[in-house]
Amino acid sequence: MDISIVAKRSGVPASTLRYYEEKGLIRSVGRKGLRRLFAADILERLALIALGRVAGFSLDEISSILGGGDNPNIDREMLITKATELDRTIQKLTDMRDGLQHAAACTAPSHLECPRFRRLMGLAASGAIKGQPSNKRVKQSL
Amino acid sequence: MDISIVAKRSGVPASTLRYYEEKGLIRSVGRKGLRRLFAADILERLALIALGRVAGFSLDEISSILGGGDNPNIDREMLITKATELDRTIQKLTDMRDGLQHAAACTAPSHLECPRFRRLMGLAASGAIKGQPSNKRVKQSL
DNA sequence: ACTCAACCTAAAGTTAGCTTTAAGTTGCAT
DNA sequence: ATGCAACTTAAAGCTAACTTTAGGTTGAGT
Repeated sequence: MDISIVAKRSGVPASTLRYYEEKGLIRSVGRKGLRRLFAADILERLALIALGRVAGFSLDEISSILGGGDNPNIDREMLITKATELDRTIQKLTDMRDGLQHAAACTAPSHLECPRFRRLMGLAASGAIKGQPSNKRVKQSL
Repeated sequence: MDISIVAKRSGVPASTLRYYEEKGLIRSVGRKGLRRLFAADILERLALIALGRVAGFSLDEISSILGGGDNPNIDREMLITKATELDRTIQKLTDMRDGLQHAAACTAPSHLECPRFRRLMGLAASGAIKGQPSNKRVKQSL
């Protein structure tokens, strides 16, 4: 497949595909003149990459997870770790959402006088609800 | 208060305080020689800013929300909007978390053979679970 | 054969939110 | 009066994940 076909089918721009290849996330199987040719399974690979991105992995993490070969063989423990991490994020965002909803409905003359809003401020300021600090090294598999 | 005092009490680095002032997010009330002096209410302002950041607002958004004056007067409708946005993000992350948990427990020989995992891949690839900005955050560098 | 849209590469630019650096100034303790 | 830690500014640097640009090449349709 030509790069434009891959771009069209995957929704990933050609420039990004070239960038991913340069980073080692994907590979092309040959050239037709200068032009890259991709195998059909590139689409699956791109879907995996998209999944990883949505789950909160960096491209470098995804790269080490998927490895260079054809058989991804994803570490299950890492999935658990990521799920747990996501869970923490969800809790925080939920707190935040509830706090915002309350603040919107609150009858206090100013938000600064609403105890709940103030509590939220305090939490944010103290870093207690600061998002996922995931910088965990993902194990190099394969 | 001296900038170092504000930094210590708020947890916000002096460099960031200067940056915030430059952006118009906060103001100092005067100078002692070259050195900035901050009023006591700066701490409350910083807490509000922290709250906004955690809620997923950009600094520019926070700036226009809080305004230049002393009385924040936060728009309640905007809080609702943001809460709704957060809610969508939460839904997506929840789907993601459940999918990851399943994939971790799944007995299929390869993840690529697990229908649920594949569904997740498809969703991610189609952009159906691409998050709004609040999901996005990077702190800690180096 | 000729045209040209689509491809190619390398490098620079983008965005956000800061941090770091370099060079200079100064309040305060001794 | 002196030393120096802590402040000051402007500008450059950093990270991630791309995108854009500039200049060059080419496969394929007419």
